[in-house]
Amino acid sequence: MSQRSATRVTAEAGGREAGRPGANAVRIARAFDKTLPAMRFSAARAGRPPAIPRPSIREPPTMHRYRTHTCGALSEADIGTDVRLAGWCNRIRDHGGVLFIDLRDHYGTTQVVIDPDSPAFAQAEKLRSEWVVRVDGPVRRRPSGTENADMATGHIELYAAEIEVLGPAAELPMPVAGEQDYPEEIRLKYRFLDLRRERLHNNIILRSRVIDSLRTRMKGQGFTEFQTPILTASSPEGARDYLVPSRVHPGKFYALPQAPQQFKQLIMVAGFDRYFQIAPCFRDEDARADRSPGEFYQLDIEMSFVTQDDVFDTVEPVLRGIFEEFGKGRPVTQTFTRIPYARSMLLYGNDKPDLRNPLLIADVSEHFSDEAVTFKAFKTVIGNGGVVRAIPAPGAASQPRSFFDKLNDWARGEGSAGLGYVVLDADETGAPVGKGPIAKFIPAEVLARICKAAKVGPGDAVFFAADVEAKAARIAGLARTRIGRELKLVDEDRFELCWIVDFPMYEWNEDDKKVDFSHNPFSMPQGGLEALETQDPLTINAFQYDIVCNGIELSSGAIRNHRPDVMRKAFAIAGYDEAVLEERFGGMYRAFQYGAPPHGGIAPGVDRIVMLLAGEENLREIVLFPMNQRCEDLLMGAPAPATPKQLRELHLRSTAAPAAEPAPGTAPMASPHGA
RNA sequence: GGGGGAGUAGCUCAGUUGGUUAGAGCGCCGGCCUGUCACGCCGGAGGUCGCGGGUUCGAGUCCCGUCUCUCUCGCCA
Repeated sequence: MSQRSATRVTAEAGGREAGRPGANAVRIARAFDKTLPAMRFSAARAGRPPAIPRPSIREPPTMHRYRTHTCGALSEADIGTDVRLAGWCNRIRDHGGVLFIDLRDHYGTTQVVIDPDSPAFAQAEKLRSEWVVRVDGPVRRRPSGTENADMATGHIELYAAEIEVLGPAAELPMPVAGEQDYPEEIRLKYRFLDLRRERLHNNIILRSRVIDSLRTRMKGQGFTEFQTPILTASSPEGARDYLVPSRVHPGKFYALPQAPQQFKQLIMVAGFDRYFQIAPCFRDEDARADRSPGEFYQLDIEMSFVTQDDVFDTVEPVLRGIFEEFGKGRPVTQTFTRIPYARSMLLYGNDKPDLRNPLLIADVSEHFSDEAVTFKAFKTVIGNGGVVRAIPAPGAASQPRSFFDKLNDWARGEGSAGLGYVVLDADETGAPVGKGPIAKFIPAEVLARICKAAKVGPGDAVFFAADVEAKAARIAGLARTRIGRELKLVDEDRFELCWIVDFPMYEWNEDDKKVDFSHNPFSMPQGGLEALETQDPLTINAFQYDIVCNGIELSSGAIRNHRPDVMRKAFAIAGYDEAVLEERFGGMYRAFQYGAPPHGGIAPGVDRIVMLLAGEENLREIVLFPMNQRCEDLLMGAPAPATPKQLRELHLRSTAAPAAEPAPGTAPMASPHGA
């Protein structure tokens, strides 16, 4: 399609929009919206002083069809005026003679009161939870002693003179008012009800404000937001792709982008200098609590003519600012620590350390190799090339035996041989004395050195994980997390951010017996071409970095390899020749031959940032319309079978067995499209 | 694909060594109630105990299979 005809189609679409019935009402509503302050839902209960909107029109000459104020807007200043509210019946309290309705909308809640003198009384008695109504009447001061200090509008109430039902509601599968938990299946199927509930509603608003703030902060640093294609080419590396069959090209497929990685690098080659995007990413991988199935969003960033430090200096204030702005006063790391990957694996047992946990793992292999130590189990491990890692447990000497047994059982469940441990007491000189199953194998002099390495002393305990390095580090890391939590050493109410730097460029692939890229093949190796030509590949680090907050990996990034010659060498080391480079990354590889600037970037996960800020443990709590763990949209009924006609047009035939009848209660609701 | 947990009323849950008619709270329906704000009081309807099979005189309960939800490992450049 030509540029010109595309423009014309868009213009026509706009024309239809404007001429459509109801467009006038939309315009009126929009005009009215301008009188509504952008106010958070139930700001008072969210811990902030409520901003009471002051409508500019006190007594409109003609009343708006639906409302003159929002349900969070009225205050004592409005007493005596006639107003019109519209909203949902949140709670109804029927006292026979007098009846109260908490009328709720996005902005707040206002108590409506009706008594038998009102012409609306009969109508009011018919109302039920979640009916949408319009209520007219005078604003009254609540009788003395009946004010509600917990409500922003608690000093006034609306006396209902007239009630119009705008949208009746059937009996609810789950109530909106109240805090009770409901099963995921119901919550997802009736997401529109769940989203009315205060907590989720607030989370979604938080998400929107976080994204707004991210945009403002990025633009403030001179970045420009660009859109990149959704229908694109499959990327050979990384996760499984979502494929979209082409109608025009039989047997060919588009892929949804796992990230706009190659596009953002092409944008740098195109000379735009500073790119960002709140970018949708699609990966066909199984879900986790902190990993949405199918799709998620990244704050995708790329910059030209930068070093690693420049990227850090750019991203740090954005993330620190976001956590400070929305963190409800919780302290935020001011200068992000930079921890080399190898050091992180040693001290924290993983590459995403939770720095709120003060415990540090220590390598004590040399002390257990000491001739004076007679503990054969660890000596055998070390003899076979393994290591022993010590995890301190400060103050744990007073813990009951079950504390140690439980940790040991848990470690066995994690696939380790178990955790050795020593409980530390003091002799008369104050020197540490070991107790516990393996203490008798460790002479006092060696124990003193171990205590020094693990930074423990009398009154503490120390656990040991012995295995090949990777496994010992992993178990030690998990034990560190567990011990920190059980001994209540972790200060939950803070945001601890750090950079993990110096990731290895390559790793040994044991299955294929070859050297592989360990992260991103586009990353620049530290030392450049010279390092690739002279060093053992497994000792080369990349300009590859992660940012971690409270033990959650927020983002990966890198300074890119923009030199075709370096790229050819880097790929050759991993066993790929130039043809592979051409075939898999052709667009980008070609671009780099025509003057590519040095560039680098990063892509913090928006969903995870919002999750941390909202204090939620699950991404479904901060996404408007999430899918369940099996990647189904229970509200819209996706995925769904295609019609034979659709499949024919796409040149597809399914090999799947015909779908069984859906189980009772799981069938999607009738499609609204016919309405 | 593997492992753990769960599945009893619309919802949250209880249900004893296998034993009479499977209960409670919330919600729903009806009645009473003029100042509540989780209003209160009285009454009522509502159940294939996820599904299938087995053991037993008798199964919500024990066994086997299966489905679903959830957490997790694999996977996630």
